[in-house]
Amino acid sequence: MSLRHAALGLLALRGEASGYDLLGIFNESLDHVWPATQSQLYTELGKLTDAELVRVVAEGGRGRKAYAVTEAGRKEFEHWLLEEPPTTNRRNDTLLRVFFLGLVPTEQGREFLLGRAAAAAEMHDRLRDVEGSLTDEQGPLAVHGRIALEWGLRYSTMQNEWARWAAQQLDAAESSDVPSAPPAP
Amino acid sequence: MSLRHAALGLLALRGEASGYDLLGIFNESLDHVWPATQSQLYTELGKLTDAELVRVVAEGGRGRKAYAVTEAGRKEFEHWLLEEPPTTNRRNDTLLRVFFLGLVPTEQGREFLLGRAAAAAEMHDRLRDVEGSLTDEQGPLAVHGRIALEWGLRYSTMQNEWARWAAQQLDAAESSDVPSAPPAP
DNA sequence: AGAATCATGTAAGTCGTTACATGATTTG
DNA sequence: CAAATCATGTAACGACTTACATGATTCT
Repeated sequence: MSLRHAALGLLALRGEASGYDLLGIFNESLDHVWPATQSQLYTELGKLTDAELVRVVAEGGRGRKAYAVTEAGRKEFEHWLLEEPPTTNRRNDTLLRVFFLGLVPTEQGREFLLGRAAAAAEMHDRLRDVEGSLTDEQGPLAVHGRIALEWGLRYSTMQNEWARWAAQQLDAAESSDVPSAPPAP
Repeated sequence: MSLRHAALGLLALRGEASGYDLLGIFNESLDHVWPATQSQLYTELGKLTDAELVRVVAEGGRGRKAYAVTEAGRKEFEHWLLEEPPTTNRRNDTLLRVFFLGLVPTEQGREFLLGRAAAAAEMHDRLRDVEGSLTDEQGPLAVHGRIALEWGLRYSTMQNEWARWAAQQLDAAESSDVPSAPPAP
């Protein structure tokens, strides 16, 4: 139920904004952290209005509606932010595949893991570029954006190192299973 | 759509199994990687049967049905395992909160981050315990289980270090923002 | 005038969760 | 015989995605 809280948070940051405005922020700043589709966002703003956590504060041309958080909305947001423990994401597509890697020849398992290492390295490079274009930014969002970015950098480094280590483990397990050529003395 | 592939993979490992059997494996071995509910699993087995990726190979007492993968199922599974790139999990509840941490006093932001560091440390300890009970295991599943476990260990270490680093960043940003007490000469 | 952008909404479908419902067999 | 375990299925609901549908305003 976090799209709801992301929307509340963005409205709290901005003071007021339309669904269209929020969608822009989601696509531009929150895409790596909590993506949202247009459909989902408009639906959620309707629900938030019904629940009186946000309120329409202005209507403009082209049917535009500007929303702002209510007192109840602010309270709900802060409760979520500080009181509710973040749920750890349990599903991991890569680890699920690792679990089944014994079903294919070692060489293919190695390729899979080295492919993951390469993908992590690529992700790291992309984030380094973002970092470069961020250094001259100022303000409080720069601090928190930088912290999130650092997470990505550390995560991709970890994933890269882990995947290369894991490929070695596969090789080690194979050579102990099938000692076709004994180690030189 | 990975529950489908997890089920195919488990059937490929086991040769044959009932929904009940698979559910046991999900709860016991796959819970940290790809949890599944009873409801979901039985529904999926029905769909897999319709799609002719699995087949009922035996019926036993208490309405038990034993499934096995078909040729098409095996093909679909291997395609998923080696050809389809794993989807990176984009939603991150913790990072979403970090994005909004400027909306509360620095002290509360610090507490949040140090709480995350503590949670990561606790996760690390739990995984170390699992590791201890795993060292005497043998076989190919031990290798791949160990690789997945290592991911968890590295992940929780990374998360812990990152959260403590981030808390320091908050402090640093605050002292440069509001220099109420200048540093001693 | 036509294209781009601003702006909102709904419908159909998948995946996942919680809860409901039922019954057979084994074990203490 | 009562409780635990084995075993399957369905219903309702929430979150998310893709696609459909529409129209106003601004820019070139």
